[in-house]
Amino acid sequence: METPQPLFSKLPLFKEPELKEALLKHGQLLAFNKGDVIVKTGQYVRFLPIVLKGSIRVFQQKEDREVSLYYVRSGETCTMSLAAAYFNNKSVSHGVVMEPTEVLIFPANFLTEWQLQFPSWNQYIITMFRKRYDELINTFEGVVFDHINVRVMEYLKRKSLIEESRIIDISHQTLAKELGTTRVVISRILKQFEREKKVKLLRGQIEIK
Amino acid sequence: METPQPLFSKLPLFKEPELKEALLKHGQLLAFNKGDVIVKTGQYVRFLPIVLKGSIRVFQQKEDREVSLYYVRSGETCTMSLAAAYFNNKSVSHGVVMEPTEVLIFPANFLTEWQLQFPSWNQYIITMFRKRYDELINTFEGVVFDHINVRVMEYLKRKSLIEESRIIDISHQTLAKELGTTRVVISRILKQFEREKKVKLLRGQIEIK
DNA sequence: ACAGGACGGTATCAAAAGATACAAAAAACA
DNA sequence: TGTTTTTTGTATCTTTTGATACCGTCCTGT
Repeated sequence: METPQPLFSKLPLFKEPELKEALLKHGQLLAFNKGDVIVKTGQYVRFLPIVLKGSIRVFQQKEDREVSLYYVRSGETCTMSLAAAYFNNKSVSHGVVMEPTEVLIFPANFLTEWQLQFPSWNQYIITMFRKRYDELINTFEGVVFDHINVRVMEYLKRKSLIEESRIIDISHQTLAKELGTTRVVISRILKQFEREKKVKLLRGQIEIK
Repeated sequence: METPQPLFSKLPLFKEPELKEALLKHGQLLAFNKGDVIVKTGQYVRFLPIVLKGSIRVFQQKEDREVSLYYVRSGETCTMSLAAAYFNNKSVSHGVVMEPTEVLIFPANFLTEWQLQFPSWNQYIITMFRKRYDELINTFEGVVFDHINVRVMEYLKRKSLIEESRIIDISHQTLAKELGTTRVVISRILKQFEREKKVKLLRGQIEIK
């Protein structure tokens, strides 16, 4: 591994030199492209990924439907993989790369070892879990209590905030797969929003008004 | 605190004597009765509970609808409270006692301190998180992809397995609140199941055939 | 320029879920 | 015992969501 310093600039949580050493020694830097599959539902998780650049979409699938759980971004790891690896369980989700992405992977069996050795590793794992946990509960609430139109609007508004733009680049199909429904439903709802002057629809884009 | 030994027999994960000492010193043993509210949505979480006996139902509420997230049982703690306390956020769920329950509570500000001091405390927190996380993802999948009748049957079968009985003691109303729907919907589905000879309905009980 | 694919609009139909209302039976309680 | 509450059954109606199908437009690669 050639570039240790830039690597850890993305991982400020890791304090102990020994932990950095262990990561460099047992880890491997991999580059993925859009569409590459990191983990499939039903697979055992032998390696844990830490994303350095880019993002991984973690989602669930049933027949031809999908729903996003979360995105793993720079500095983050995939809690679903974590949970699966701890239990030595199979993955319950898919992980697919969304853009050119660099990942540091390391063997899952170091998990418990590092957990006992390095406080900052612990801190990192717990931070990841509580972040995802919070997100998940939030989404869960929406799915249980809200109608899809509400969830669509909330999705758009959140996305708009994050990207600091009133225009969101997303197709109806992709939006459907984010929220766990079908394209026709999304198109119908968006058209209704447009009639109500809440959005303006363009090809591949949605403008919030 | 008078009975330290029986207390820690419920918490085999806690290894360090100093951790046990700290728990005894800063913790407080409380007894609750059915219906007592441990935490409300919107409240800040200042104390974390570890259940010693009994159980706490953690659920979300919107208007007159509810959905269960999980039950905190002997030896366990409430991850939702944990996540809230870490972030210094308000609780996003309710926690209500379901039966006579004994709880060890301690100030939330010891969380990070103990996390740095005691490996077994870390182990405990992470174990709790990944357990709940797994459960939550599972339930989430059901809510997104499955129709309620499927979820009802799965609930009944799981409950039947856990309680090692073909007869499940639950009212339609309670079942509705477990799954996040309404009583009428549950009654309708159960009646259909009965017509299909899948269950037998009794007052307050459902027998799986 | 052309073919094929992605994208979006829309109509029709069916199923699922929810809202509301009323009634009967059983249980709890006083 | 009489009253109240809980539990369940059921009918009706509406809304939401999903499934399917068809078409036109735009984009992309060759």
